[in-house]
Amino acid sequence: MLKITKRVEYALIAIRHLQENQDVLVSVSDISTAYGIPKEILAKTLQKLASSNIVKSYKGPTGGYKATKKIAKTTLNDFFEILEGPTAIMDCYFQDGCDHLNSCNIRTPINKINDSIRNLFNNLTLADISQ
Amino acid sequence: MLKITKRVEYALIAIRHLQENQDVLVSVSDISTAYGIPKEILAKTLQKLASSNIVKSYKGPTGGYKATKKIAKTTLNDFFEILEGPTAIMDCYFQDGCDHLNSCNIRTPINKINDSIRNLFNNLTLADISQ
DNA sequence: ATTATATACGATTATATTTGTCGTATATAG
DNA sequence: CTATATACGACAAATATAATCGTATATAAT
Ligand code: FES
Ligand code: FES
Repeated sequence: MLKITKRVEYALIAIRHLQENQDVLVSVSDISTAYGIPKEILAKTLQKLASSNIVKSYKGPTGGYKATKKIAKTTLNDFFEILEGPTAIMDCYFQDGCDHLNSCNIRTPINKINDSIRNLFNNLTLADISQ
Repeated sequence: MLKITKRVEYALIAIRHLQENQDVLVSVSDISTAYGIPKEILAKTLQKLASSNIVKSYKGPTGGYKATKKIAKTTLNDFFEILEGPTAIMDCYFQDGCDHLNSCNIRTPINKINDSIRNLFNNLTLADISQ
């Protein structure tokens, strides 16, 4: 439990690779072959990051991706939520209803744990974890 | 991603129920029917907690479980690890080898994120999240 | 002693989630 | 015009989680 997904893992790899190669445009294939990541998944992952301006995309031959200045300022929470949606250890944290309709006795603990995690991730940037 | 399991959820419910009924022995069936939790799963979950002395078990008819004083002092990290094993957002945090044999460029970030989470969970007790 | 009821524990099945693949459309450099 | 790149949705495979089943053991009550 409490695992990150491959998508997040691949996104981290890609971002770090782009940061280390800021002078050139890097294609999905480049990263895919360099790290042994399935091309299509990596493509879709980078598309999500591009739509949030974490990276910039360029179409056509000689096209590819570039790192943006926004990366360093992005919090872990934003990064995770762009890729995987709301950060929540249980769905009830964001949903209206509770999973134990009649007699839920864990709302408080669940919320406290979740608040702690979100607070942690909101105060850590991608720059922080790269050093 | 970053979800807790039902086992942990059930364990939290059970622990809080036991704490609110410290004067009596509570059986698995009692908790199971009160919160709509599958009996066998709850049973095995409580067995794990019992073997770590988080709760105390009593066999035979009129038997059941009781909360122990250890609960309040138990950290979230210990609680999670009793039920689900090592807290790690990626398996490579504890394993010897790395998932990207040749060219891993995310060891540092993965470790930093994981250290942060473990630090958070090591400094939060079950008592902290219950208030 | 016998019975009923509780915990203890391993093996198996069902379900849900995650991961990966496939097919098609669009943009653009050469 | 063509080759190569991103963009995007639908589907299939693989994996992890959740739940069930079967059996053993302890013990209170009769
Ligand atoms: S189960 Fe989340 S609030 Fe009740
Ligand atoms: S993938 Fe975890 S250290 Fe390389």
